Amino acid sequence: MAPMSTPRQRARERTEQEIRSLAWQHLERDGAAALSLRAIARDLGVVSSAIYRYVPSRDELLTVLIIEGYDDLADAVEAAEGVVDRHDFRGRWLAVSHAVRAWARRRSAAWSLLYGSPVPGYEAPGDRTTPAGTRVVVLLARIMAEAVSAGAVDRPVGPGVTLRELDDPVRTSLMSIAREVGADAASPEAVLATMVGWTSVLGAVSSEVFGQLGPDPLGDPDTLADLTFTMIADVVGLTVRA
Amino acid sequence: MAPMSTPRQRARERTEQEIRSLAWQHLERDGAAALSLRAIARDLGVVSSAIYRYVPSRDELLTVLIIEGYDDLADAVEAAEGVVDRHDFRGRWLAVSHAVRAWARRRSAAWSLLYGSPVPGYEAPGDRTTPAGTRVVVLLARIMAEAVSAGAVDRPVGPGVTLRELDDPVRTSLMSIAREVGADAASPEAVLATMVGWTSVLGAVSSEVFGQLGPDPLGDPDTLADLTFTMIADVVGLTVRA
DNA sequence: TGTACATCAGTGAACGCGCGTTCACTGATGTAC
DNA sequence: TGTACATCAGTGAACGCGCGTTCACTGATGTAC
Repeated sequence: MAPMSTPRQRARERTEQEIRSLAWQHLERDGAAALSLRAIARDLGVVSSAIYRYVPSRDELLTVLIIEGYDDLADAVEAAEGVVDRHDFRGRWLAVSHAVRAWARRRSAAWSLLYGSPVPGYEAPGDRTTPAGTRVVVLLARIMAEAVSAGAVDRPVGPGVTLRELDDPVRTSLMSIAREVGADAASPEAVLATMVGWTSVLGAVSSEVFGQLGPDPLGDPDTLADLTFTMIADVVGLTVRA
Repeated sequence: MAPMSTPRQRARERTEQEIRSLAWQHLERDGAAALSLRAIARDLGVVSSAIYRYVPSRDELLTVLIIEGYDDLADAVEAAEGVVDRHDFRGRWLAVSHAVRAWARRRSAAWSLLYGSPVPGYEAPGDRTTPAGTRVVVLLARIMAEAVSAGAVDRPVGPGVTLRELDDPVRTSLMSIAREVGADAASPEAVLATMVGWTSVLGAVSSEVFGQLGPDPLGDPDTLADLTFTMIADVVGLTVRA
């Protein structure tokens, strides 16, 4: 079956792609708040109003970029995680951590857009961004669920087991989250550990990408990242001897 | 001793303060990238050029606001931490965590400015912002150092003790950081734990303030925060029975 | 295969708005003798 | 205590720039008969 595409349609697709690529370049240089349709039209070599053939508004372009960003991150993460031995749950968690960091360093503007301050005056339409935006944390939850099934989670709540018993309503919320993301096998503690582990990874990566700890506290950024991710994997219960 | 202040000087100080307060209001509404001297002048009831009597440039105003923000955060944190029993190291760490979160929720625009995406086109002058910007993490490092001295740190590197021995160069970096911040008594592991714990707190707070986990995963935001901070305190080694 | 019509990409002008910063100036406040 | 001068707050106009979005339009491409 020929794809039934006219030259005009193919040209349109190429232009749409070029618009997204130019938009990412502008984001890289000037940040999301300064993303400008006029500037993109200029780079496209077209008069400013012509951009409205392709993009209904600036906010819509931002939404498209956010979804594309989440998907690109999740694709990279899934690729890295996919090659790890399925029974090496700790290895899979660590692969996700490192892949997130590598992507954030490579595409720091995209990282800012997804995980930095909200863009002022722009409200993401949750129903459209959430599916892509939760892919990574859902993957983590599934790893935890599989690890729980395999008996490979070594106390998901910290060394001192100081966490008091979780209340029933909290356990219920946690398990309904687990069901929603297809991680039914996880314990409530494992779901909680996933969320805490994930926000910890976010914090570590953002600190590095946004430069919050000053330049290179340990001389080599990879060393700190590696140690950090190791500690986070420990705290979620994916210890070495599990 | 009279403070030797003329009416003119007093008026100037009041105006400077009003400018900062108006600037924070604008930040709250429109974000840092949109901070505009003209808009502030308008609100001040003064012609746009008059603002240059008080503020040499937009970038300089941003710098002043950032320093003020860091100091306000650190003041709030120190106040909350200061009333906790000096020997309750875990309680002091948790007090810091909760105070950071409370401040971030109260002043979300300030939080974005300090810990969100960098403001495009603005480079913070590190020599001026660092002293204020490191006050909280330095406090955490000192708590850890005191806890180490008191023998109250219960394995600062995770439940499985899976962290391989730290290399000598890394140990050296960590101890030189400890010396710089007046936390000489800390072990290298404790300094590392402080950094990881701090970035984890940052991640948890930013996730909540920036809305990354969706609205209220556990029904009540305080519950998730409390559980998260508990787990982080565990991972840094400040367990309950220590 | 040829023609009539509909679709679509791109133009160019315009609306109404915003910004940071400079400059020469007026008039009030503060200081030194 | 009074006067001359210096300092400073605030004005108003201007420079040169940017933005999102709408609108009536031309001319090329695609489609149906």
